[in-house]
Amino acid sequence: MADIARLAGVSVSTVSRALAGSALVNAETRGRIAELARSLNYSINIGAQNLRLGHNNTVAVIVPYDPNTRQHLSDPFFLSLIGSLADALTERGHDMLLTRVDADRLDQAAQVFHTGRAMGIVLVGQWRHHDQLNSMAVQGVPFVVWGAQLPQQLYATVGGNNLAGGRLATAHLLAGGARRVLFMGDADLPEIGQRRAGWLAAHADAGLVADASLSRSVPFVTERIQQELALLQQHGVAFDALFAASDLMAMTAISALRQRGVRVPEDVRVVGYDDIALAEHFHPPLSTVRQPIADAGQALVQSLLSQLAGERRHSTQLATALVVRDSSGAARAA
Amino acid sequence: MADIARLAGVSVSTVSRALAGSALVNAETRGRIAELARSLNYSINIGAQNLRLGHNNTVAVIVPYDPNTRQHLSDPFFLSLIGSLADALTERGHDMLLTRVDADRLDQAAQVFHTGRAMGIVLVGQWRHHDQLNSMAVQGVPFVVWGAQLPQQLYATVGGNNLAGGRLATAHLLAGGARRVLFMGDADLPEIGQRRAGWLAAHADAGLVADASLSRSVPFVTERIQQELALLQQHGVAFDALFAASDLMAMTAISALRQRGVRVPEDVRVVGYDDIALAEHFHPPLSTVRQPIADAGQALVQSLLSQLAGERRHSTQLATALVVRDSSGAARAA
DNA sequence: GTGAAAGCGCTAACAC
DNA sequence: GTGTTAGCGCTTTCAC
Repeated sequence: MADIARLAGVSVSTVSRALAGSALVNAETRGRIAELARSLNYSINIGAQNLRLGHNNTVAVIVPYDPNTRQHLSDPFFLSLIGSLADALTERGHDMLLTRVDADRLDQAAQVFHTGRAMGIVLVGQWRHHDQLNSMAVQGVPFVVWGAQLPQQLYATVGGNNLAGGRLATAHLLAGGARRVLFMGDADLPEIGQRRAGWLAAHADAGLVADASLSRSVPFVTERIQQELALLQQHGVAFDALFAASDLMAMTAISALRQRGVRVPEDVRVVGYDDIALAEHFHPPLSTVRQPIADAGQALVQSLLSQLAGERRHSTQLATALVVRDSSGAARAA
Repeated sequence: MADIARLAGVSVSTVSRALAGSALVNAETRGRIAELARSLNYSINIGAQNLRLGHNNTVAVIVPYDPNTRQHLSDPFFLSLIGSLADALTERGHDMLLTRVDADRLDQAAQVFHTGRAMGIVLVGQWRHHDQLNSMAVQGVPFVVWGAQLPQQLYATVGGNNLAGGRLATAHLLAGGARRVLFMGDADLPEIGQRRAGWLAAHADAGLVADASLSRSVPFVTERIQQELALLQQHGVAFDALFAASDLMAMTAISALRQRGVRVPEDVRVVGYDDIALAEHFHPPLSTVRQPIADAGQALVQSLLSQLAGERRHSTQLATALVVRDSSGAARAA
């Protein structure tokens, strides 16, 4: 900026004002300065500007990783959510900083705020550390989490209505005639736990009692899913339907079932969760509970910004809808 | 930092040194300062630090969007690549800034560098603007692009060997007995163009001539793919195999074919490209050309860092491998 | 071993 | 309309 000032024969303040488009500076001078800046390929140094202005328009999106499996970022649902956040943030002119953090040390996410790198945080998934999140909220860190609403929650969440989603999926399977609906998913995670609660509730709604041995806690790992299915068969646990906690899990399970000669939906009806893009093109096309991903990014950003604007923290549940395709046995006219 | 200095009864310089772990400062003082910082939940302001130090360890990952389709970030391959980059950057202690840019104005990507927000750039896909990229390189912007190697290229690329990949896929289909292999993909994009060149080359290798009317330029949009297939059938263009430029396209096409009563692989053998996670669990399991995604993130970061370390720009081609599954008609023993 | 002072690149009173 | 000056939060000579 000093260079430009020298070349333009004015002071740096004038350059600063000109580049900011201030009406105070002579239009002619402004034009000359703009021209000069362009030819020098100069842009204002945002770091210095932020320092001076005392703010920042970067939002950190933090994706926890499971320290046990050390899995890479690969679930299509979360990846899509990141895409959706990128779009929503870009739209509003915010920068997005993508960071990973150990899922057992969610509170480390606060660093990115304390160091002034980001004005606020979107945390993808609350994992098992409700307490750490609450203490971040007490510290005054501005953040929203994608996840479930929990009792005693001091922070804002945005998420689908998992209870309703689980209920919808299970009710659909029961209505189709299934009587032994397997639930598969890591119920320690709050979102999945609520889907499981929906599974229970749907049974109760129908005047049935869910067989607890049909609820299987399985992490999102291909091998574990195949293993689990093998185990069930080996122990002679029969089931005529499967409600999987994610589409990825449903697809992996269907593929594993097929390898064991089990037909979907003839032998086992399947419903997944998320409605990822490929669900529709899977074979059989996957019945699933849709999570509104595009809205999710918008809602998360909206929630964070309103919090930053001083409004009270406010959690949102997005509507979920059952999408019936062939995997749950709905015979469709050709 | 000034607060801490006051509370600790020392000067800011001492606090700065203590927090940096300098051996110059008394161990006892250092401990006291560290303790104080922790209790105040204080962390160094990275923006100010960067300003003073004159550097920055943020890498911008820029994903162009097609201004025509205005599609959101959703292709599983690119999403995975972003995940892979996030992992590779986190591993090396770099921050990742995720940004989007109009694919017709790739040169705008340079802004993030000129404004000092990022030390370097990873551009995902080179699209149609080789020229803009070259001029960025001339300007001295440090960046790598995920894409194809092109003649007269002044910048670094990392990408799969698309020619070899296309050749492999097509040769496999021809070897299986196919004689009319449809190529589907937007050949204007350099990577896809090279896959198409591989399609041609494989025909030549086999002493055949590819029918030019079997090369269809189709963008990555579900409706367009279905449309194209409808059009082909309407015009009575027959084909006994399909080489799709991406798995997403292959899956969408298979689903569309199935709706028209065409069986895969019995009537049409299909090979995709990318080997996304779901390819294996698709039905029929998708034969495809594997792009080494995890390596891709590493290689991109590696290339950028070596460039920043002053080494000469260096492009890399990652090996691609054919993965034969059922969609190309390989009968597999049970 | 510690402090005082200058300066990274910018903006915003406050003069004129 | 434009320049002078101070200061955002930090690091680092240079003194002592």
